[in-house]
Amino acid sequence: MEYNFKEIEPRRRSEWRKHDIYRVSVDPSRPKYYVLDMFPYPSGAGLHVGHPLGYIASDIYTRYKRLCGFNVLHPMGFDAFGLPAEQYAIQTGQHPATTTAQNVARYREQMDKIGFSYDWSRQIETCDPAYYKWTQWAFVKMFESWYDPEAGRARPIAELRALRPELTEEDLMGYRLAYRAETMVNWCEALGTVLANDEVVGGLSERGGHPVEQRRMMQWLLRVSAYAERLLGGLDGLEWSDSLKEIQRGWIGKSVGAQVFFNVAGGEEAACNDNGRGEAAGRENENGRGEIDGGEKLEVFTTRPDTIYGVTFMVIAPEHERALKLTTPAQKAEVERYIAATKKRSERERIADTKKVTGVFTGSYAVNPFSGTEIPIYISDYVLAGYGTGAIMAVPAHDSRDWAFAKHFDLPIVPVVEGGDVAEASYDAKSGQMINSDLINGLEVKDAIEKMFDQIERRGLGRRKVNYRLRDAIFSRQRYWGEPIPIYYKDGVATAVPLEKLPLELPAVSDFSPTRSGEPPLARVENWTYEGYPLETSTMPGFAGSSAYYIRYMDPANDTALVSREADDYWRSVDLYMGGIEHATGHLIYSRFWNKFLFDLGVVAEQEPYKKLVNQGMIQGRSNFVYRFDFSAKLIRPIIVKHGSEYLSKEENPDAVKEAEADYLFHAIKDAPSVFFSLEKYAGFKEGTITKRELYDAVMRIPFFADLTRDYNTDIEVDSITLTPLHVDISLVKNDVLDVDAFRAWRPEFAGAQFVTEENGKYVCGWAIEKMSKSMYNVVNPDMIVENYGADTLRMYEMFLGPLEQSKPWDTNGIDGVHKFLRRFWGLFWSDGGRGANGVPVSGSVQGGGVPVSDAFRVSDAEPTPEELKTLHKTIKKVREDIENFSLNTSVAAFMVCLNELGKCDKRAVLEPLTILLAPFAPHIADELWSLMGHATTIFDEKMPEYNPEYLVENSFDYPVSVNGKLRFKKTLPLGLTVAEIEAATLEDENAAKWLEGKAPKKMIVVPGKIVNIVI
RNA sequence: GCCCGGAUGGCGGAAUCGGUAGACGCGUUGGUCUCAAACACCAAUGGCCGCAAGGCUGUGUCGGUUCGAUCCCGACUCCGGGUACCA
Repeated sequence: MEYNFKEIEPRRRSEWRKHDIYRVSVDPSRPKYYVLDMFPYPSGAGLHVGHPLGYIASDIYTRYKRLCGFNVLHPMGFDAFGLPAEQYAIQTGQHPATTTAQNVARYREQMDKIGFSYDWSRQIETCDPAYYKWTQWAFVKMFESWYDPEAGRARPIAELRALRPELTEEDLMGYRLAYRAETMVNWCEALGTVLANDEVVGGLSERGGHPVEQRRMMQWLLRVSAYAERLLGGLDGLEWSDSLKEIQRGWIGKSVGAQVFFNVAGGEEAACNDNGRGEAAGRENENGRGEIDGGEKLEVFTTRPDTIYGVTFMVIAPEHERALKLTTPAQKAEVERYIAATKKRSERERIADTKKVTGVFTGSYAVNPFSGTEIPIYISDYVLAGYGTGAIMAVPAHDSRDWAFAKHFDLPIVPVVEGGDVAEASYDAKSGQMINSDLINGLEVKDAIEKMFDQIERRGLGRRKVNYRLRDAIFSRQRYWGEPIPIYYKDGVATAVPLEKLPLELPAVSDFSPTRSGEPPLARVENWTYEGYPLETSTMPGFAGSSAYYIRYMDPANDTALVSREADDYWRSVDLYMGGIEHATGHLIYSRFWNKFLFDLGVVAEQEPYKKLVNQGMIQGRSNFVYRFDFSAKLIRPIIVKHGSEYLSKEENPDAVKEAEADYLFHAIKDAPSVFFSLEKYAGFKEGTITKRELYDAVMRIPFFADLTRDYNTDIEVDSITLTPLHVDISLVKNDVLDVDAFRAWRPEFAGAQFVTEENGKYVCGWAIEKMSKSMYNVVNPDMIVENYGADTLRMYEMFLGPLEQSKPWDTNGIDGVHKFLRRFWGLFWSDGGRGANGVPVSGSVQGGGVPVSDAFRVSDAEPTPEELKTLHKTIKKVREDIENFSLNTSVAAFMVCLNELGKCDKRAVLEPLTILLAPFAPHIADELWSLMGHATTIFDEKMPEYNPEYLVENSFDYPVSVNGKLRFKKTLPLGLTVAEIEAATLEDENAAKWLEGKAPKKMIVVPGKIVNIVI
């Protein structure tokens, strides 16, 4: 009987459904285990082969844990609010709810086909009002809480009100964990919304790659920074990869230093009295006039107080609130010009030329509190307003950025730590002896830092302070398709919608674009009010719905609480969280924050939501593209660069390119065959060879092209010629060559297009290995694999591809090997070896789960041989260890080895445990065979076999014998010999005599059970 | 720039308390079956020399420690990820 997966798999799945075998409930009599997958955003492209990688691994682990006796919670849901659905809605007018529901249905169907063991009765969708009620509830709770640093936890705002009755509503906003403030935000014009820091990558929006600029706007924020220390400390106890923890530590960015106040001094020439801007005038300070809240002092943050004697100037950020106040009339015009110019520069431009030094002198001076020297105050955008105090004490001798600034403005550079030559470069290292530093001369840097901390505090110049890079999360999005923020404005005062009125449902609209005045779509909704007062019109960001979803799975239908005490006490937190590393600085920070807040409220029992976390790698796709352009201008010359790092010009004139002037080439992708273009005006080059690396370097030197190498999939303009990259569906490309006719049928709008990269009359596609996405037309759909090979093969093949954590391109080479394994395994159970085609008739006899069985099915009750038992138990040991370590590729290999060693074996005592062992990986075939073996209940109610070490005992060992470290021969000896016996036996061997050539060995190393080494 | 990780056959990858490098699979070659092809099965397969026995060489490069190094140490090259004026 053949292995007919097309019949077996649907049958098994319908059995599972019928008996509802994946439903779980609280059961204190059994140990619990919680396995969670990061839930997907249901995109229109459907599931691709990359999605299931993590799902399969976690499913294997879930089934394994279940077979080991755990009550395993393994739920799934959908992160259903989001930008793509809304963008699609703007284009088509289709309501996001409609498309989202369609996509969810499609995802469900695809997931079911792979045979996951989710308890679908717990499915959640973030856009469901019954779900987002609790997202809104948590937000209101945050709004009504403040962080008490003394207690180290969140407390109700009412307590603060009682504690400090003098605080106004406005003051309280400065304490609330969810608060509204005017801040600099990442504004994305193309998307019409603000974005959180983790949604901006290199100055472009993560979604869509649109430019992002800095803007000052009134926004809702979450005071994540209040939890910085706890978020940092909590990492220590987690079973996460070190790299992931490092990323989070870096993102939190703790630095220990001191805040120091510098007096602002007026020189004689600081004629600030003239215009009344007295703050900058030191004279006033001396006279004791006009003291407003330390206004004459400039506060800085430093981690290097030891270098304070080396401070030769100060720099404040252009956005610093006192930038203009510190400016003397003489400098006013210049300063204003500089500030205006900085404002105009986008984040991206600032990143692009960080090397360029810019700045302007304010005209005023500060006084070094230790040396008493007067030092100039500058404004420059290398100082960030958002970090520390927005002002620094500059130590050019020991900070490379200050050094560059000092060089540019010809400011003095005074070394205070022995080490480098400060004329050449700054000496940034934190070691060496202090010099030119009065109090601390001769001390080591470390001691000097400590002493200065003390001195600063003793003299009242400032105090120790810890700073974090982690910023508060901007929580408003000027979009429609998200959770409404449950806030209304009662006479202008932000007030929370009462908890019992939640959910505040998202109203239905028909127009999803921003209003003409740039307001979010909800501003267009009539009666978007609460008790007559206007409601907030922005909605929550994507991370809101995913922050506490794992809690909701524990008790998804609860209408009176986020989670019941009972459910939370039992399920507690996620034992295994599986997902991509791309969430390291977004979701995984916010979710931990959210959870800690709920912990402070007493809603959840655990401080950390995800105990163990495994990052599965990304399965990438290969995307193909051609460039469409107009030849008529004759400005562009296509050049194909071959794998072997030579290049060839494909035009008539092969001398067209010169090695040294490969500058104006565009490197489309890193891996060959790459596509380059050269301008006619750079023709006259001589033919030659150039390495890809050299070409790449050359291209990178030109900023214009450097950008393109990142975003090759945007239009390229070269001397007013526009090249448009067209991504090509994978099915239209064979061996890098585009099937033009098929392409034209597929994209009729480009029927007449000309393409670059023509070779022998064929259009050669460039390609890149990247994330699978609909827009790249490189999505490989798992349905096809399931159709052709079955779900079990897909599952095992994805695991077999390589280490789980590693990213790898999708490649179906090798899938046959895995499929063959399953067929052979199936064959063990049939008298015809599973061939079927050879004509074994199928009779009508029925066994087990009502499956028609061929007479050829047979499992014998004979006693297994010691070899068979050894193979079985070796495999049990290996597979169990591998699953625990998530080394699933090697466990698949172990199954193959097992089968190779067993050869033909039809003994129940071997096949039954082996089938259970395989069940987590290939649930359909395993459960089918289980049923065929006469069991009425599912294999997943069985116990995982345990290995018996007795079967693995060896009594002899094939010793590798090396001479001077080189393996020369092997000698089989019984185990249990003493070292002396092994030595003697080895030396007796004729091979030993040959290598010794009559000499006595100098030394012998014997490691019993491992190796023998003879040293001559 | 800084921080972290990595580099093993034609390919994906095994093996790291320092002890037989290349498990398993793919691919390739040869064979069996077949009228033929496909499937399936059997065998070989790091490179070099050799009819063979066998030898030499081999885990990015150079050096070190060791009886013995893919593994430890030092220097370097390349690749990947994180972060980027964070004071």
